[in-house]
Amino acid sequence: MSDLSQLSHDPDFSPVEKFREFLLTKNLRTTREREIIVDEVFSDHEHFDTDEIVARLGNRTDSKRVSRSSVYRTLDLMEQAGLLRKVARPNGREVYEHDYGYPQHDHMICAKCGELIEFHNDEISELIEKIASAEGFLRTGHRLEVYGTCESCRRGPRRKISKLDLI
Amino acid sequence: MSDLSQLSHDPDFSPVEKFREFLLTKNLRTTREREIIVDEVFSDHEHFDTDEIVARLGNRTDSKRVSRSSVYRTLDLMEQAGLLRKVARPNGREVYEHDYGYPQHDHMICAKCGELIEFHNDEISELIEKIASAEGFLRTGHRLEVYGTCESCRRGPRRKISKLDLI
DNA sequence: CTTCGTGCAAAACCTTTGCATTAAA
DNA sequence: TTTAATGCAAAGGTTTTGCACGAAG
Repeated sequence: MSDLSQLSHDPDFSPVEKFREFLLTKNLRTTREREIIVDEVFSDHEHFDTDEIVARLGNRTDSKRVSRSSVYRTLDLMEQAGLLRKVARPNGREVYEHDYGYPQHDHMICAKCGELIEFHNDEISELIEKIASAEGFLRTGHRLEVYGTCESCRRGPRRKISKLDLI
Repeated sequence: MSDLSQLSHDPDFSPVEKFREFLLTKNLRTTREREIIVDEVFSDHEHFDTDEIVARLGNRTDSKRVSRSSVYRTLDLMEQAGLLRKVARPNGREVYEHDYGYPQHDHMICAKCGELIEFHNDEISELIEKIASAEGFLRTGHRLEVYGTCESCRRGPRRKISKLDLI
């Protein structure tokens, strides 16, 4: 679900503030649950899926417990707000990453160990921009995944991630 | 835009023949159902998802009826055989396209009308190869999706495709 | 107060799988 | 004859939704 909202990536605002701003413009409410989720998501900079956030917030006994539904609904909103973007779906679950205040980059995905390796390259973006405009296409973003085998797996192959590993 | 649909398949082998060859090397069997599915999939050159093939083959009353399970299982094999590749997942379903005898290309996806626009660019592939090898990554393929608005939607916007439209 | 958001459970969806039957080789 | 593939129904796994209750504005 891609909302193409044009809110700016102003480094002066924290993710929470940026999200509040988004909610305001959409006439949505700033709730305790939404702030808990944004905090949790931005507490570190790893890739994550919905279930991981649910695991961290869904079983708490204090005032920070949030339901599974609210996590799904809020991650959706955060994507619309430009705070997150989906990067892959390696095991049947969407994987998100931070998109706010974070430079455009792409990923190499190792078929052996499943690792996501980030990389950044200006030439790619420029080339894509050039191709798009030549077709009359107004580019707002892109997603590039490079498939193959990472350096360490080429030497000593590890097992591929399977669904069983996720239990 | 370059029209890729005119480019030729490998003149030496039809998709069915190529699939037979694959099945042989894997010690799998060439069945009536598998040939029906390959024929159906290559009867035109559009993008498709599993459900469309099931819709075309699952309700027949003649000898060409094939079950849903077999369609899933065979599309999987066809992907392994190099006949198909997954290109996107715009509405929760994997979308396939022909990969056999068909040059590498990428896609622009219009956020307004949902259209997939194919394009081909050698510089992109070369650049990706260069970046990958610089990281010690052994590249076997890639997937590039460019998001934005297509030319016709920039002039007279159409509705975005939603799940409701698929009923 | 009014309306929106939450939490829960159930439903919706797509995909995979166990098993008895059928058919390649 | 041997073993793989099919078809069916049921299960799996993720995401969405209807509804009553609670909370934000």
